[in-house]
Amino acid sequence: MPKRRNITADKRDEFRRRLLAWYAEYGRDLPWRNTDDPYHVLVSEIMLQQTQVDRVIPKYHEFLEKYPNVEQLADAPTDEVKENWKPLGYNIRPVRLQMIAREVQAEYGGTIPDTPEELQKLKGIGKYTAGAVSCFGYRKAVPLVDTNVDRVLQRVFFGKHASESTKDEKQIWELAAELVPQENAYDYNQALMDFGATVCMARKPLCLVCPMQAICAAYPISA
DNA sequence: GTCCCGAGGA
DNA sequence: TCCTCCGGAC
Repeated sequence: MPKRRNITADKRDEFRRRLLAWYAEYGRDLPWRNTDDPYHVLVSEIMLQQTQVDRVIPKYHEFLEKYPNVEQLADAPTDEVKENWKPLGYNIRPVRLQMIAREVQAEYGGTIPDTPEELQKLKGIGKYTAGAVSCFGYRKAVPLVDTNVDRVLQRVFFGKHASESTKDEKQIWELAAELVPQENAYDYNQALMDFGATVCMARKPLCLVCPMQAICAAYPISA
């Protein structure tokens, strides 16, 4: 028997409402990337895999200046692409990113796929990145779960702490799917990650000023 | 589960 | 020093 989660529609609505209200007032809403171009989103999301935003931003602009579109990235020498990736780390990522560009050229006529299912067929794009490109690059109302979203949902809905988080991945994705609004999924997903990064942090969450206090199953973690 | 990989903070 | 960071492949 699956464990009953007992999460009411009311709580989901309240969560969305509070999150978007918080985002409207405090969200960073960084216009640092051009989300009208899925290629730009793809590059940034690959860079963001296990790498902090602040460290990605300068490299992202530099990289796009050298490789402004899928075709030019696909045609570039791989060694040069790897060199231009430094010092971001996880250096298999530039190789895979270029392989993706080449496959998009060869198999998709130069257009990056817009659904998570198609995107995940490309090596280097997992469940999170597929959702991110689909949502942020094509404005699709799809769920996405990264380390921030995972932590926030675990805490608010399951009352767990970060250290016990990595399990129940399937449950979290299901919950994330239930929560995504059809209307402004872009803002919602952006808000959710930003909230996890700036309020509901892994180590010392700002429970004292958190807008989720009244509905969070883990409150208070810290005071 | 393990490895990849580097900067910054506690 | 250890932990974390808008993960993914094996």
